[in-house]
Amino acid sequence: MSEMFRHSQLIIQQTVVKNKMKDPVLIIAGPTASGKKKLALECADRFNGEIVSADSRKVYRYLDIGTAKPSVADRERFPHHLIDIVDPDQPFSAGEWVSKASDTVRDILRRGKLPIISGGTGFYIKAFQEGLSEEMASDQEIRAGLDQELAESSPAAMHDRLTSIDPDRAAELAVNDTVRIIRALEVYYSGGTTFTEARKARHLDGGDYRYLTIGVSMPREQLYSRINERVDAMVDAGLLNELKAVLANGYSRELVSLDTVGYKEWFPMLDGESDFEDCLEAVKRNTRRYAKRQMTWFRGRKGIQWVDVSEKESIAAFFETVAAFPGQDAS
RNA sequence: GGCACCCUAGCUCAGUUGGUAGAGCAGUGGACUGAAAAUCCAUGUGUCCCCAGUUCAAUUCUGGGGGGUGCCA
Repeated sequence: MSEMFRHSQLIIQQTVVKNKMKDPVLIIAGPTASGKKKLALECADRFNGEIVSADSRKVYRYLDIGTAKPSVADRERFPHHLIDIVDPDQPFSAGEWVSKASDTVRDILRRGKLPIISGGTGFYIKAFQEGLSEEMASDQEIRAGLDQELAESSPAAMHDRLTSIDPDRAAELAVNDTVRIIRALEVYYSGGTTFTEARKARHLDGGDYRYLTIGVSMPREQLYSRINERVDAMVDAGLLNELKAVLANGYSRELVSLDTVGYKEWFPMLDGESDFEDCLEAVKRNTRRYAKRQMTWFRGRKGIQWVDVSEKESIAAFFETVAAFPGQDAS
């Protein structure tokens, strides 16, 4: 018993030493339009940082206005990473983001700067910090085949099939959650192990760092009116022309990159089945819903320190917290 | 001014042959292991415009008032 105690004491000591040596990574997360960008830029300025975008849509080239990418001026002033890294018709994944972000963060640290991961794709950030199973890489061909089978049968049929292959995973999934059902089948057909088994495998993550995770928030009503205003501003800035140009360059509406709030809502108008006002309203509504889902995600995550950007004191406290964070490194 | 119709959930409306009510949309909560701005799950109490009358009982019937829409002047 006492030996076990001594042993665990040793582990704690080792952990402390290890923690002291760990490099710091600042994470700024939060719903769309909450003002992450502004805080990230200010942190880059004050704490000698570089920004790593954690955003599943800003990775695509040509989708600039609708994804609210940072301005050219801001990007020239401070390095921004993982923006414009693939064409709209190239498949992209959380795993790819994690490995690129991992390299990027290591590189920023090597240059003696503070990595600032800023973005609204909670899944990417979680995958970076906690990892993804290595044996579950995606297989586009198998997935396409399964999509085809789904189209020819039904969600229930696919769910039944998963039940016979991997009953545990099937039990976790709603019959209509076809994206995840197909994903679980894809893992099985491409690697031979079930999703449940593969999930236990070794993990691919961003690296072993000391994190300061900041959640950006503001009162719901305020966020919603900011969203509405921002959508209007995007339209004024030429959102429709951007979409039309992307389509004119041959990128299909079916692409994941265009299955994006701010773009997909205009298709009915382009087909003459809906009018401008209705589509505009749909963009606003879907952006609000997206923000709500993001809030649900981040609310459920442990270890987030929240800043209410509608309160000056809260913002001041935020900068104090960040200022104290990299400083611990030297001790 | 006259006639007709309407007033029920944030919005559009259904309904109760009198026993205090329900859809769609919006909203809200939740889940999330390589499509994640995706995908999925759950969730409907509101002076039934106001006042009075009839009635054991009125959102429902009657009368009056208020508001709206249309037509005629």
